[in-house]
Amino acid sequence: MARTPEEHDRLDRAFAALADPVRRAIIARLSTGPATVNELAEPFPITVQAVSQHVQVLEQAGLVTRTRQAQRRPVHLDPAALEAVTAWIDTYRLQAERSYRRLDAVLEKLKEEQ
Amino acid sequence: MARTPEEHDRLDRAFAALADPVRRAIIARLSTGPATVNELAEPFPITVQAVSQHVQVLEQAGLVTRTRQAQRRPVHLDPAALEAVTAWIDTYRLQAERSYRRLDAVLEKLKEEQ
DNA sequence: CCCTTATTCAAGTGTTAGCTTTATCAAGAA
DNA sequence: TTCTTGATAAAGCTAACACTTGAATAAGGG
Repeated sequence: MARTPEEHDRLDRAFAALADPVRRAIIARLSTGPATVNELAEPFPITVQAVSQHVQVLEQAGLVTRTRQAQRRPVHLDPAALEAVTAWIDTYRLQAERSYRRLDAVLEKLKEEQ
Repeated sequence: MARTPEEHDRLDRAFAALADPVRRAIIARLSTGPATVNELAEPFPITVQAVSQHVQVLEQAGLVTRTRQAQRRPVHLDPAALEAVTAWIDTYRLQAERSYRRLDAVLEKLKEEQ
């Protein structure tokens, strides 16, 4: 559970990146395979520049990486970065579920004792 | 995988709610058990009012619920809402991992054929 | 009834995020 | 080289967000 400052920063940026619906749609698209900025921009009613900015945010968060093919720069989704986010959430979700089970057990016991 | 508009809205708000580090800290605290707004505010260098606003954001997102005990209004974490978030992420994470495995398989095959 | 505690509402401020337009850069193709 | 395509940089606008202060509400306790 120990995280370095850099990893903490990445996780912070990852959560912030996922807050935007356009970026989540980009992630959904990339889950089926790499795509260029122009391809990613196609379904959206915003400019290619705006999508490029979104991709940069995702890149800073470590959620996507980029390669180079001539003048194209395909964007790839990084599943490991997504896993870091779910790992954070699961930590506290599971903790909460354990708390609830303990409470249920206590209530059950009180009930029996009456 | 079909989601109603209300559920979609909730998920949207949940992602937005998780973007703020203070709200994530509140979630972490609540994973160990319910707490009042005043208790939640204690570790933070911000006003109680600000924390109250954060809790309202979490409530709108369905991430927490509230009960009433005299003048106190304890906040409870809802693990199911957290699970909805991880479910969304896992959908695309797993899809991406499958894509990578397919690509690896293709590359392996090409290698063998040479 | 006042008085305290817990919380929220309302209004205002400063900062940031998402978007646009315009211009620039990078890498081939003609 | 010039032309085209793909992408980024820079600058500016606007709306949303996190936060504050000050006032209001709700529920008991003395």
